[in-house]
Order: sequence, then C-alpha cells, then structure tokens
Amino acid sequence: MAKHLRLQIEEQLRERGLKITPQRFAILEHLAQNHEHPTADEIFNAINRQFPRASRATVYNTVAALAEAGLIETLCLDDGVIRYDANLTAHHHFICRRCRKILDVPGHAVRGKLAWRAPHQVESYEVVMRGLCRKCR
Amino acid sequence: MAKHLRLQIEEQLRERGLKITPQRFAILEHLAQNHEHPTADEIFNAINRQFPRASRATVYNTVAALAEAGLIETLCLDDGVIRYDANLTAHHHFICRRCRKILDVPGHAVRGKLAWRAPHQVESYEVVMRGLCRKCR
DNA sequence: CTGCGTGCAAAATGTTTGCAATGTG
DNA sequence: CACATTGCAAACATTTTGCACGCAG
Repeated sequence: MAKHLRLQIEEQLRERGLKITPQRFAILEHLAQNHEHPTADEIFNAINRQFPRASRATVYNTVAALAEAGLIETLCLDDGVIRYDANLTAHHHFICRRCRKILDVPGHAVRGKLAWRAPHQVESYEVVMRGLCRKCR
Repeated sequence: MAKHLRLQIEEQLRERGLKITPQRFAILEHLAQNHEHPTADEIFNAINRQFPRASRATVYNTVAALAEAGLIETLCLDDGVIRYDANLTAHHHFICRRCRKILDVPGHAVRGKLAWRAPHQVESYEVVMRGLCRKCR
C-alpha cells in the first residue's frame, strides 16, 4: 500500500475526530482502491481476508461513521442495496442495463449547465445515466 | 375515484397482458393519486384499509410485475428502501436534506442540455437534486 | 377450464442494537 | 486511564419463496 495513501487516510480520520483503527484503515483503503461501489457486505468480505475476526456490525458502524464525517458517500441506485464510494471528486454515475455495473463518469464529462426552475434551494445534484456501457454495447 | 382513471388503468393492464385484479387496481390507483413515492410497505398499509386480507407478498409481486411491464418506475434514492412512482412523465427528483421528502421536479424545470463525454451509450438519465425544499428553506 | 395471481407462512437477505471486551489517544 | 470502537449474538426490517386455493379470461 502506498505510504502517502496511508498518511492521507490517517490525516483525514484525525481531522474529523475519528480514532485511527486498523478496521477503518482497511475499509477506507479498500474503497480508495476499488471503484466498484461495493455494498457493506462486499466490504465485509474483502476486509475479512485481512481481519478474519472483523464483524459485519463493525463494517456497518464504520461506513456510517465515515459517511457522516464526509469521508465517503453513500449511493443507492437501482436495487435496494446501499453502496459506498470514496470518490469525493465531482462525478456522476452510469448504470449499464446489461451488466448492471455502476461506472463513474467524471463531472467534466457531463457538459452543459442546468438551470433550476424548481422552487427549492438546490445545493448539489447528481446525474444518473442508464444505457449500455462500452463493453456491453 | 374518477371513472377515466379506472378505465385508463384497465387498459394499461390489458395492453401489457396483465390480469385485472382488484389488488393491482388498488395499487395503481394509490400510486396514481399519491406522489409521495411510497415504499412497498407503505403501499401495503394503504391498500390494507380497503383489502384487509391483502398480503405483503402480493404487494411485492405486484409492484415487481408492474415495474417490469413499465407501468411504474422504481426509485432508490438515499436510504436503502425501494420506492415506487407512477409518474411516467419525464421528471427528476429533489430530496430535502431536512424533511427528507422526495419531490418531483418536472423535466422542463431542468433547463439546459447535457452532452456526454462518457464512453457509454446513454439511453436515459435522471437528475437527483439535494438541498432544502421550499417549506424547509 | 386453465393457469395466473393471491394469501399465508416461512426463509433469505440486509441492517441495527445491546453489551462486554478491547485498543486508541 | 477514559472512552470510543470492536466483536458477537440476537433483534429487527425488508424482500423473496413455496405451495394450496381462488378468480380472471
């Protein structure tokens, strides 16, 4: 694991007043290196190889804490499963209707401006695209 | 209940080769008159007042069938709960970070065009906005 | 009449909670 | 050393499944 990633994760945790534990490390590292938007259970399985004693509850607690601290984002696109994403740069999502993969689309790949006529105060937005991904096309 | 809505629902069901049952009627009617994006359980509770013998399984079966037939859309925005929406006109969603309500935003209220640089074949897209709704602002 | 759709109960899945034990700061 | 965090198990919530019965076409 890259040392700078390690330091960066430590700093992020400290900044938010979260204690640095091996489990949180493992979860953040997994998410940082994996852009597949895993579910809590998938994280649990991945982590479990390193930490056979890790529990599901810890994964759920941890991702909730990390999400509240703003270190990761939650995602719930089509099925009723909550997924987690450590990609905090502005981006959108593309869901392939064939392979069901959820792919990141960088913010700058969506061009044009949106102007709201909605009578609400829009603070952020995300575009969810659906179709066929490059491989399935 | 408006008679034209009744006929419209019957026709939609027939078109898709679905049998016309009182339960399907009740579910579609509920969704058509209710823009709150209810969950399966909320539908179940609403339906149950009319049909005390209706079962949860029927609600789940029915919404799955209706969604597959394209009569309703499924929605899974932030929490891990699947919601259903009979609004088939082009529209987007606004989630209030205070009252947590999910509000429809008509398609024409989102102005501007989006151009994809993504290497995928985009067939449809939806914009999810977040912020404070009019009442909570 | 034929089979899809329903109701029921039980199982599978996904998530939360309570509490004692542990490890971080 | 204090307290947040962990692990475990059990509770809880949500969704799916199997099967017998009933109703729509």
